[in-house]
Amino acid sequence: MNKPETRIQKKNQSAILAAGLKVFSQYGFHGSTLDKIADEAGLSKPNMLYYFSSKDAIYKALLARLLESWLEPVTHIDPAGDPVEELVNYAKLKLTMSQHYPNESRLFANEIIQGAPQIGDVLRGELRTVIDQLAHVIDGWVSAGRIQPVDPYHLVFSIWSMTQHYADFDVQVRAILGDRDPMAGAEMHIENMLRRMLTPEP
Amino acid sequence: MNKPETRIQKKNQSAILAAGLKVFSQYGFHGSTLDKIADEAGLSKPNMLYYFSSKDAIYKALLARLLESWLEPVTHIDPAGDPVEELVNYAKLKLTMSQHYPNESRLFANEIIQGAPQIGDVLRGELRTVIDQLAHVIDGWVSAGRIQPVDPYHLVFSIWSMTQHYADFDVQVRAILGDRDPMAGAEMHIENMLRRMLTPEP
DNA sequence: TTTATATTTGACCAGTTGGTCAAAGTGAGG
DNA sequence: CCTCACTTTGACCAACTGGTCAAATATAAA
Repeated sequence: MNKPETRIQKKNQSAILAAGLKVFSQYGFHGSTLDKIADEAGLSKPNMLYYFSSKDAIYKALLARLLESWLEPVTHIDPAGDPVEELVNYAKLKLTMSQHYPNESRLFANEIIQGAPQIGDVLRGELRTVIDQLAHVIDGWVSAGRIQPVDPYHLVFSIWSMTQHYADFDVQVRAILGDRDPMAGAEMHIENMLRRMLTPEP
Repeated sequence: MNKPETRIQKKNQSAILAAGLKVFSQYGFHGSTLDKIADEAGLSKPNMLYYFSSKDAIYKALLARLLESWLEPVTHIDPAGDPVEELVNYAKLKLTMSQHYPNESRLFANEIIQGAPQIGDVLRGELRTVIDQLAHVIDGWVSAGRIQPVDPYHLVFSIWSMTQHYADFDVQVRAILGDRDPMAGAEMHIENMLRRMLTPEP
């Protein structure tokens, strides 16, 4: 089925995806041009189109790769683990991703803000399924009195929003914090927030 | 200095701004076209350019108007009031703004994600000043033991992110919640989160 | 070396976009 | 009714954009 990829194919495809990520995440889909991406990838435009048939194809390939790494960590939350630690760890992982892969986060944010024209169906399908399952786990923890009462869906939203904020709104964060490092305080704050929110009262 | 505006000028300028807001917030600056905006405003393209000299001018006018309504509520936080209530009320106000003016929120988000090319200086100037003052007030509350210890800057970030999330990521929120109304649960969750975070322990 | 295949490129194109301009139309005060 | 400033428009343009294509070049296997 899959034709064997040559060395050159591998190199160029990953160069194009890296360039596409950089450009798309900064300028959005419409603001990005094939010339800019090709230049960033170190290829001529026709040569780039030899590997990806269109601008859309590059964008879709990026989103597909992104969605995988987006959904995967959620499934690692262990229903049998300590609830507060599981959720705090998930939040910390998301924050680390915002720190190390801010362009991925911005690419995703751009897509969602503009109405998710490409991945709307995935959101309403896979994503919803995964989050429904997680919500069920969290509800179980609440029922067992292992965390304070909480709406599981909005809890997830608040974890996503607080962590992704540091990637998507990086410019604003840095404008306000000046020289101070955002991530140091961010991790402590978010952990604090979740612990005080969730830890059952004695 | 200011020439008196005619009835027609008022009507057309506000029509253009309304149309620009709608289009820019959905497609981003680059993805928006003058034709689309003019069409939405019910004017011909040259006629629209008679009132705003360029695409950039419309965008800048929108951002200027937006920044005002963005900064103003922060200054309403009363250092003499009850700390928890003041902060909870601010968060509720931001959430209400996300609910009633989602396009403004998305316009702002688009601008920030793309590196704030137009309003970077305002962020590092006015915004930072205002937030520095707020941070000072919050620090005072912490010192007085009226709220639990908290990093004031990251507290503000978390309020912004959690509330704006419901406007900027509306599509994702609705994809997950399905028919359920987002805002009902959102307000209660955010209020809960802040109260548990801030209310001093007895 | 030969050969078949994979890769790269310059020239090109049609559609779109932001913006211009001269000319025509409109409205309110005299 | 007249006038003069304000408003509106159709025709137009240069720059840019996504994408094509035939020809040239590099590569790997035989």
